[in-house]
Amino acid sequence: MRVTTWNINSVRARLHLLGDWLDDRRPDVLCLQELKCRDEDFPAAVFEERGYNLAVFGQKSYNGVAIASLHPIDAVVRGLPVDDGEARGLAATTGGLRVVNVYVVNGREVGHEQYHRKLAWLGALRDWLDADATPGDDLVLCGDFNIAPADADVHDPELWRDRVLCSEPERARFRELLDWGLTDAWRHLHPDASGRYAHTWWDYRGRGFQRGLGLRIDHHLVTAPVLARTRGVTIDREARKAARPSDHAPVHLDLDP
Amino acid sequence: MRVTTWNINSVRARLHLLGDWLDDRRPDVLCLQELKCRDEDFPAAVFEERGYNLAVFGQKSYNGVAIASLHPIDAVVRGLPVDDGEARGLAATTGGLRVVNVYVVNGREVGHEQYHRKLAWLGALRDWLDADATPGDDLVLCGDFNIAPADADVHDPELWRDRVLCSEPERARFRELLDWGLTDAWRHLHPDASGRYAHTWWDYRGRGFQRGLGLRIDHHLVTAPVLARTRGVTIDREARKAARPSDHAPVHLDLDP
DNA sequence: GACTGCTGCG
DNA sequence: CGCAGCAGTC
Repeated sequence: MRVTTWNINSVRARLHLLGDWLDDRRPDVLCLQELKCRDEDFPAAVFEERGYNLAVFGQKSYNGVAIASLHPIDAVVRGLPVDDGEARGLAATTGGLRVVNVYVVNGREVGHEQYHRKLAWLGALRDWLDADATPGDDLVLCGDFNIAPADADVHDPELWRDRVLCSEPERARFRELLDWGLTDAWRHLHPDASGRYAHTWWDYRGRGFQRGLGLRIDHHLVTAPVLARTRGVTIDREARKAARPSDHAPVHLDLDP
Repeated sequence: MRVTTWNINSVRARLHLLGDWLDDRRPDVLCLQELKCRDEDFPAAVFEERGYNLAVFGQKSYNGVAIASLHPIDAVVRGLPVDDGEARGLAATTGGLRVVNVYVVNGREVGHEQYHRKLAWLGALRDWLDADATPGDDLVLCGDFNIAPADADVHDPELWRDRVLCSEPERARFRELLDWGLTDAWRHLHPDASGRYAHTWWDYRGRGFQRGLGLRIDHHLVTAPVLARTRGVTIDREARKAARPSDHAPVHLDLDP
């Protein structure tokens, strides 16, 4: 059972590689962020031809999240944790899991109005978990959190110190999610890892990927029952090496059975 | 000896097919129109790697003409027939031929200011020939004339009657070029041809190529000494079938020896 | 640097 | 429909 998260940075601009990628990685459940298209413009065929069911929560130009699953999809919730006109949160039950897919507000820069909105959004997400789930559920909260949880997740912690994606208030909000009853699956399995193989996002500018200038900001946060089934978490760097890639790598969570 | 004309509709947007196309068609002389780039942005490497010499007369965004030749290039003239800031005319001597490459003003619609400019431009081209060449020269005037010379060059003459590209004043200017001492090489060899295999341009809109809704507006006008050497003229429809093609097909003039 | 939408052009 | 360029986002 594979649950993959991928900030695809425009699902339509990635069609040249999506079909082959699906055929090769074959996730049971795929959580996409930054669709950058409305529901009616989502390229459903590439998924449906491969047997995927879909829950799409799109938006013109920005944001947009989707869950594709080889299993039936039920109990879809759109617009979590707040319904503010931005398509950033989508939950669904599929393959025996409660899957919560988020594209967290970027925040722009520390102190910016968007930064405060980011902190509030993360607080609302914690509240939503309190209201709509329990830590005993088979639940995976995954997506692009736009937070590198610790210095080990950053190529140059001094350079990034107190900057957006790395600031202490953001990290505190992230820890509050964990405190609810979740574990950062990749970090759990790789407690001492750092460096380029520990990153999931690299800026397009300045050939950041080739130079290893990345951050780990895409995560699977799992409840204890899911952690007990976790066999591995893999950062799919090959997808970042493709022609015209997303700036994010997919991350695969593999569970048994 | 092959002299090819091709309105490439952005030379940079056609790089995905240009290299293979050059390797396969191997024109001695290639006249390009609608480069849509400045001289410094022209992708010279794809030509130079294949042994071509270049004369480039570019312009930002619109227009732009170039001559690429496997033979040495001499006596380059840029900005013919008028130097009005638009890069539409380029002449060079190469492979024993005087090659005049033009991208004639489109004209927008009959009666428009641009239409009158088109007629004046064609008159100036005739004057330029008078001043700078003689009908006894080994001369090829080729390019995108934005004129279908006769009804046989139009998929639906009644639909196009008196519209820009087909209007009588434009056709009269075209005949004045022939009267100087030139022959429409393709028409000379195919006096009765019409229909989709006689067209060189198809509108992107409405899938015009697939539906055979085209016009013959790209021509080789040759002097008598060149006509005597003309073995064939071929409309390269295969290039129009490629992925992300130009809206124009290349046209090959093959001379002996 | 690579997306989006937008306008101008043919 | 598919180029160009531009402004806005990350």
